[in-house]
Amino acid sequence: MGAESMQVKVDEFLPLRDVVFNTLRKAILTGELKPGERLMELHLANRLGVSRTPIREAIRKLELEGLVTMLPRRGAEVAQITEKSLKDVLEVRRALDALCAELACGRITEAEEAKLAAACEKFAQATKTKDATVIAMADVALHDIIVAATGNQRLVQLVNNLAEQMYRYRFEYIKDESQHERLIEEHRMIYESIVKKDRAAAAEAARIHIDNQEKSIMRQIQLDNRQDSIKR
Amino acid sequence: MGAESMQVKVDEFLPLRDVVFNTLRKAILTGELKPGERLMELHLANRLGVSRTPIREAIRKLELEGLVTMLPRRGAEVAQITEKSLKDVLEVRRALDALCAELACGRITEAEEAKLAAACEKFAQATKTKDATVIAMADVALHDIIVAATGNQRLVQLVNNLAEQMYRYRFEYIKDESQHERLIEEHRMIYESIVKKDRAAAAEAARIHIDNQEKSIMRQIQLDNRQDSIKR
DNA sequence: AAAAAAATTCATGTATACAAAATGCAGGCG
DNA sequence: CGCCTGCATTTTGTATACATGAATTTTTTT
Repeated sequence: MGAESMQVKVDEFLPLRDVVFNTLRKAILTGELKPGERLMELHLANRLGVSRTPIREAIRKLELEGLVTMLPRRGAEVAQITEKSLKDVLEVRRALDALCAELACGRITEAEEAKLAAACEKFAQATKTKDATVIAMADVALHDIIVAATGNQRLVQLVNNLAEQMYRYRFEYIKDESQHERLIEEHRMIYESIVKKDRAAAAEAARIHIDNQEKSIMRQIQLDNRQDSIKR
Repeated sequence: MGAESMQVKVDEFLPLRDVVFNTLRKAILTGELKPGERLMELHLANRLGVSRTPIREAIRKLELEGLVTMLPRRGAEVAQITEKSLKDVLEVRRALDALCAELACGRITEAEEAKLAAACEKFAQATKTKDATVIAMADVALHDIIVAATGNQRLVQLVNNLAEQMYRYRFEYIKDESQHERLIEEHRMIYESIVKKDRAAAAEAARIHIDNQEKSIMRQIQLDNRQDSIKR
């Protein structure tokens, strides 16, 4: 597990359980805590400088979120991420992102449309920096505007959760510069469909966007697997 | 809160936290614990005959599921269910049920098709009993077959969760005998579309099914609201 | 009598203590 | 040599204790 990077910040007025939850969640999603790794309460408690209680409560939430699996009387371990489980997530996300685009057509405000246009432009600019972090943030910002425009809280929560499941791979494919032009074009397609209030086109554009993301991620996983076999 | 109905059964080998979680969850979904009601740890602990620890862990899961809301330093209370939040849930469910129907077209096995046909028939039989519990169970069984046929674990989990959010209202509209014929017909439409592998038709049939469910539930809520104003 | 201040009560947040189950290792036995 | 048994250790599951913040009630003062 990554060294001191995992530290609780007491800065916040959040209960410790929430701090721990966020810390562990991020560690899992970024791959700092690897699938199959055991989460031992006392160990984590010492590491984060808190007692077992907030650790346990954080694990309960991670459990419900599916990021850890509980083994009876053995505690928690980081959930395995298989190709199948990623495909499952993407399949659901495709449907929900399409729904977001459709709903946005009917509900987006003019102010939000302007923000969306700006976000598209900002994303295009970001690709020029070649900085994966900057690009990823611009991408998230853009999608957040569309999702928020649906005005559906539950949908916002679900889409964000599903999107986060792929943070680990997302980075890899955003670094691939050959994809940047395509991404810009796909964003433009979604934006224009929404402005035109063309629900079918918006939904289809969103689906294509996810399709391509899926292809990138699956390519990435194939590479990872090959790496693994070499190591063994 | 409903009297002794809420009792932990130690029969199981589940950790107490899971027993408590299931107990509270059911109590909330059936309306035994009403929106806005406070969940006080010591109180629940005494009531269920356990210590605060498993209660707290159960509440953490309910929190993530959105069934309770946390107030800082005041603890948990049962989440309010507004007309808006129900509409949000139904909007997502419509998309996911449609996705289930589509996916089922391509993935359902012959054995599952047979089970689905039987479930349709069983539902029609169940309506004749006029027993809401029997009908509800037959309905759940039928939908479970379709959802399971997608082979997508994540989708199964999400759809079940969304469906459960409406347990409270579901019962009311299943009791309405005038709707039974329509429900049987809608189930038949979905079944036949799946057998014919007509993805578009299956998706549309699933959407219509939810649309009608939404209408029933919204009617129910209007009635509830009117009841409330009379009471006041 | 009303308002402000102080004290008390109560519930949560966190830590620790205790019990029971599972794991791992050592030593004995077939 | 391998396997089984039993003890020690580790780790989870549960309970309880302590501390802090919030709310309420009581008291005091105007």
